[in-house]
Amino acid sequence: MAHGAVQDADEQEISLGDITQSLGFLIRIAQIKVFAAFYEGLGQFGLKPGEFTVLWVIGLNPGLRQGTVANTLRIKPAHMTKLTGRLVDRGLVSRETPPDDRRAVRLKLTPEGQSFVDTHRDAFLTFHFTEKDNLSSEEADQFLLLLQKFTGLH
Amino acid sequence: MAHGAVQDADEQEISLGDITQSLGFLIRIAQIKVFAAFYEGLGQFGLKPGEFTVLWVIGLNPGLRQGTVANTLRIKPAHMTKLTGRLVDRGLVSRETPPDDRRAVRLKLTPEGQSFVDTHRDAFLTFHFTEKDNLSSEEADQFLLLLQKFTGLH
DNA sequence: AGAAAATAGTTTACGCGGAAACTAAATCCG
DNA sequence: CGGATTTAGTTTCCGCGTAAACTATTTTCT
Repeated sequence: MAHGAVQDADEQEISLGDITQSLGFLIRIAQIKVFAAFYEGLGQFGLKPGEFTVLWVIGLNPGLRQGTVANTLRIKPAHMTKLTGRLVDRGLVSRETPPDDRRAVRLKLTPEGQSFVDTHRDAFLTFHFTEKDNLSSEEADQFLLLLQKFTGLH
Repeated sequence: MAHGAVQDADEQEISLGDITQSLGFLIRIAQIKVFAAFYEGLGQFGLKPGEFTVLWVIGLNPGLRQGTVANTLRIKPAHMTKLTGRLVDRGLVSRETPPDDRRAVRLKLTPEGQSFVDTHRDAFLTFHFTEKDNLSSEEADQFLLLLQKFTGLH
């Protein structure tokens, strides 16, 4: 197929020009694809991607401040409040106001939350390694490396 | 810095564990970064990323069906209706109902739209090549290639 | 031809994520 | 100390993007 063009079922060939060189465009398409894979593989657990990630990080860092989780995962404070609320409502996470700073909120997993993470750890990790389809193992490694470098998360 | 961990200003080291290997997480962070770069570089023109892309594709394929644009750019029909409406309201795009199929909508640029694309073509293309910071030129090429392969758009 | 099914797009209703304004608590500083 | 500033989170309000239902048109099938 010609460079910068895709075929649509009942249409002539469509020229995409330089947008197929656009990181922004490609990343948006990639995200749509990854989200679809997430819901396919992990949707049964009833958590959204961001919720899963937050649960995971709280599990690794019990007692972390809500704002620190938000900063780390690039979640805005307003959204973090709601997201945390959903996890608390599901009984997976508990909030605690530390006495030394009563403005703050510290988060940890409830027993249910811990057991949820323990139970689904494998499914979660397996997902990480099957979501990379289309790419060979070496390409997937390279892709992750470049993403880490691009995002500054290494 | 240790693998799988980031430093937050007023906190202990935070463990991110395997999420730094997660395509979903990394792509979300990358998208936040690219969007920020877009608004920084192209926000002055008053169009959002998706609008810019749609305008661009219509410019390259005048008379394209609305649904074909939507399919190609992975935009849902309901959203496409609104997005097209915004471009029409700005006077950049015109809708036309072809007589041979009166259900369809064909899109093309207005003279204003064409002139907009002509005028900002360079800014748009330049953006494509400066949004890749953090990566060397070779890495950026490789990154694009992998994204194209992953998304199936080559 | 005419009913049934399919197709193109629009409308309506909703959830997610964000900006701005707000509340409460801690810190600064004169 | 006590007012001003900063910080942590929350609340309110809004826009984007989506699913589901709907309208209009075309195609299919008998």
